[in-house]
Amino acid sequence: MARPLNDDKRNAILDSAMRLIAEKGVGASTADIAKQAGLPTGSLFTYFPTKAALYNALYLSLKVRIADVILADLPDTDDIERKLYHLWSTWTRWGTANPLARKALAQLTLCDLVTAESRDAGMQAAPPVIEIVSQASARGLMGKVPPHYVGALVDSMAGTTMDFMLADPDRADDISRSGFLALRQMLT
Amino acid sequence: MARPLNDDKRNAILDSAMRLIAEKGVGASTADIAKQAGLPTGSLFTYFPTKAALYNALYLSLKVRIADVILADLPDTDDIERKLYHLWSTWTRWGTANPLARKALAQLTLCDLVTAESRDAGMQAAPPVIEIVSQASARGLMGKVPPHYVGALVDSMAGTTMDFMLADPDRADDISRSGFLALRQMLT
Amino acid sequence: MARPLNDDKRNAILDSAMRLIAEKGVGASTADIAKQAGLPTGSLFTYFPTKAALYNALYLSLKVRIADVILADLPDTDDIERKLYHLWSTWTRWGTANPLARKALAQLTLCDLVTAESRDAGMQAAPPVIEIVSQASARGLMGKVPPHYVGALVDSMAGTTMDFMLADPDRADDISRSGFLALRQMLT
Amino acid sequence: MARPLNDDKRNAILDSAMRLIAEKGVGASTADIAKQAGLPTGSLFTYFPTKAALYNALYLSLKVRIADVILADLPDTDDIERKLYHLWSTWTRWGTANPLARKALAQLTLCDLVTAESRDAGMQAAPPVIEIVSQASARGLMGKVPPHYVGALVDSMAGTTMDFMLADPDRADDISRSGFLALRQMLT
DNA sequence: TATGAATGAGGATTCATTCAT
DNA sequence: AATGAATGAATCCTCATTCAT
Repeated sequence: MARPLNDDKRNAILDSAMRLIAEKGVGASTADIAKQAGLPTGSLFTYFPTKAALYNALYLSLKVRIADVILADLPDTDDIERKLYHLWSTWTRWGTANPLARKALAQLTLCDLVTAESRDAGMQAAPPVIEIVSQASARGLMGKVPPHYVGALVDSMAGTTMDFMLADPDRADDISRSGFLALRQMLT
Repeated sequence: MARPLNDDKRNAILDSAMRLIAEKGVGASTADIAKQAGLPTGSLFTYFPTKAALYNALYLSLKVRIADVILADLPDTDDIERKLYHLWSTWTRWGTANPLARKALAQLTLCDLVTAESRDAGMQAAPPVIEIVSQASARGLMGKVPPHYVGALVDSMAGTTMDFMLADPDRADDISRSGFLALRQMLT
Repeated sequence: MARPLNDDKRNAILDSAMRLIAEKGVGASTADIAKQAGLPTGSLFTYFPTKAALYNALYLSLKVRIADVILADLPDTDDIERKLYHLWSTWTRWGTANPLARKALAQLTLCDLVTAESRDAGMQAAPPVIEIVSQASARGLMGKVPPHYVGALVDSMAGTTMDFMLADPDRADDISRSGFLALRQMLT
Repeated sequence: MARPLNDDKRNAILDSAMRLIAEKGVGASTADIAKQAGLPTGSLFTYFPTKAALYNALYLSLKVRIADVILADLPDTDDIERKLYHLWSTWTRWGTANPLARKALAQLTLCDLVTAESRDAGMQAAPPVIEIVSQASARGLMGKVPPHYVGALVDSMAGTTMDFMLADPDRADDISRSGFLALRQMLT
């Protein structure tokens, strides 16, 4: 019986890819990714058949990871604004704590090796988030706007906010709070 | 007394780079860029000393072009909301009319060949836009938030809106209008 | 467990480089060097990370090879003149038997890709030779002159002698003998 | 009537070529040579039809310059040793005063763009020098050795000596004197 | 004559992927 | 499965020389 693929190695590759893509963009070489993962060049291809497969897997794993973080510890309440606040603050805090993940995801989002299927699959992780946003905007003007578009607006606002937080860590909290104000105004 | 540098060729290179970057990302090859511009490989380098120089020049030219479009025909009025609306509608219409420019700029924004200097210089073109946004938000909650951050939020919202408009051209106008609602709510 | 680096290939590259440098100078192209070694372009770089690394390795290997040849079969005697003669005749004979090595070394010596470290390391091979020269000159006027300088003089005389031997193979032996006379006079 | 070629410009090109060849080797580019001479790229080719022509001209001019320096102020005397000493000290002093010329000449001597004709022509400048060397060696063991070979030996010894003088300027005079001792011993 | 843009083959080096070990 | 050498097309950039201005 063949030995099963080793999850640690697979994860090491994903992690290394994330780092290098964040640093150097999608042009990072498979050899470098493998080396930084502490593995030989060839091993990368026993875990991912092609570079594109690796990039797609990483894209998805980052998307899922973000959604998981946001939804964990979501307060079980009817107070939708509290939920929205939790979502926003967890999200933006996560972004500043994981700048490499954020940068890598930004690169992958623009990379044409990442297929439409992966992008769709990435969306699968988002519904609970979109749901919260929808609820928050239900009574406002945004209530009549397609939820995906509103979700995308929120996503891009979060991205911008995290970039500003990273650029000025001392005021990160202020910036996040300002972003929340903007978000609430927009949705209400 | 020798042949002068030819602006048409220079522009052809910039245009070709824009197209190929939009299509294939920043990994587009200088040889392809030159060929698509109808020039021999070497000529690219008589107009731009390095690929990085070309990318920086393109980044700047796109930034300036956008600002110019937005500010052209700006209504001369005290009605700040009218100004804001003009800004938004011109901007998003430009984006859908020039999808290659938009995509290329998105790629360049994430490309580390584009220097901090270029990004700063790109900001130089933005102030009038930021000024309008600031005026529009002066009386609202966003009035106390750093204008650059608010400007960046608006920028990212415009980007997202243009992407949605492009993805669904039949409803482009609706989407743009929804975006404006969101923008106005956020700023007011 | 993978294929080990192949010494034959490495040597083929060094040998090919030697030939081409001797023929065309240090401007010889890595592609040509690889091709003449019977290898694909890329393989050169699996054996030497850069052209400079190849040149440095070749420089050293030639330096060591010369010293080895000179010192092999050195008569084990107290007769210093016999030793000196052995040194000179082996050296000059080697030069005429290996004109490509000689020419390549001459080119590499002037090539700035060859680092000071390599030149120093090349010196490491020389001491036994210098030692013999020093002993031979101990009682003469050259006894008070820095051994490295005397060694360099001898080196350049050997080079010139080999060039003349190669240019006029019929009188090669005569020329070598004349050179030895000059050498002995100089040192004594 | 066409304007005559301008000697200043021609010399500026030769001078610039000397400098760049000394620094970077014979791979120096014609564009760089022209630029450093303060001239446009194309001008180099109005003064020299090809890069090879420039290199040959430079080679010859350096050869002639050295011979001129050596022979200038040659003491008019029958004392052959005094003449030899003058030759040696002028030569080696010139070398340390003109390191770029020396280095460039060393590079050109090994460069295959420099034709056999140029090398022969370079020899034309040497006879008076060889003559002095011949006279100095007439009564010694070197008297029976072909003068060109002896001349070449002396040339290479001078080269080595100048290199050591340049490497250790504080002891330049000592080194030159030691070289003269070696030379005299060898020839006598 | 003076100028410097134009040219495209050639240069060193990288890379995704394969496959011998 | 693990390893890392093997491959050769592709990458960015340079260059001697020409020629339009």
